[in-house]
Amino acid sequence: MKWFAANARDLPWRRDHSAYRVWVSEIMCQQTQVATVLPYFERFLEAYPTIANLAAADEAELMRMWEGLGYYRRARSLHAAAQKIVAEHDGNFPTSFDDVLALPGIGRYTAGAILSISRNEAFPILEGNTQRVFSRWIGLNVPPTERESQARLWEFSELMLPRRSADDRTRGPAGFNQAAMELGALVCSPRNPKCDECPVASLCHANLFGLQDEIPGKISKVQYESRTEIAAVFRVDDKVLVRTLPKGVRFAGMVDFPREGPPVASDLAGMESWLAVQLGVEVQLGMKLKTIKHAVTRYRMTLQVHAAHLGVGQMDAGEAAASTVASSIALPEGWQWATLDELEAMPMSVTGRKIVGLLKDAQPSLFG
DNA sequence: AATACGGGGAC
DNA sequence: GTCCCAGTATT
Repeated sequence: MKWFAANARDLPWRRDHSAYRVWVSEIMCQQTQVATVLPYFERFLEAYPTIANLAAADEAELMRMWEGLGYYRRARSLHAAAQKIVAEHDGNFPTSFDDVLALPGIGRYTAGAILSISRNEAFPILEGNTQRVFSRWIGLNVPPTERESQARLWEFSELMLPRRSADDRTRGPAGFNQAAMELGALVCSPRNPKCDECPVASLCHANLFGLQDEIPGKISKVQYESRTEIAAVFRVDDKVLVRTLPKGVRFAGMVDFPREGPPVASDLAGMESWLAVQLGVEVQLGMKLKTIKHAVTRYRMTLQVHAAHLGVGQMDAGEAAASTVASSIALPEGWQWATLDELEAMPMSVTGRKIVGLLKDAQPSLFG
């Protein structure tokens, strides 16, 4: 049985499997397809070639690097973990399982993955791919997310793990764990698995009994939620009004246009009231610039992007008047006027970035 | 045990 | 539209 034959892709963290590189790759790959990660990984390692570089990274620059990958807590945890490694491990990635597990953003899967892939040590793994591969292999007819299934799958993952000398990476734990995941990604796919190409087809319960479509059972039970939000674009001279989100909230440390949904802004009037409170002046929402549809995690968002104007009647009062009002406002903590060029260097949500793109092409006359 | 995570790809 | 992705932290 040649597991390692499934280990076919040329991935950058295989060419050089230092613990740091494998760690970064594993964090990026959490809930993210490998192909999506590749360009981010190369850029990231170029910007932060060592753990010390990462620990010393500017937080905003780090978030900008992560922009578009989603699950942004991963980036904050990565940063915090790098600082912890510098403080507690002299800048060297820890080698004991417990020390690795104690790092923020690292759970049982990631700790095992890093130590097995980087050091070829015999730690089992279990993630999306191997849950499916092993479930089919052993004919587990209980959904893999159940507590009992998890226990059996971890047990099987450990049972199958080859114990080889540490210099035999291809046939050792490093090769096996990566091959098992790759088998799930390329062959043992959720739908229409390619059993005729599978190296373990002759041993696989699901294949032998034709249960590929029943195993694993449906995992998804997400309730999608439609949500409409309003974004306000104040554009005065060559600048727009944005805010940096504070710690502890969604998009913490990232920059966004003023944006709210229900219950704060259930309609344009609600948004105007909220903005007026924030800025201490009357606000009028004007022309709708764009409707952005954005599906993310369990949300199906419709974002109404409106031009916005400071002060009553300023829509028709001309640019000089708007500029005067803008400069008289005491902005709340975290809010600022920024040019579109300046925004290029700041971390934004995907929808925020789309609004920037919109404004680059927009006619300034839309903003009076 | 259930939920949040505010991104994206494949079908 | 739906499901899933080299999961973890929080409640």
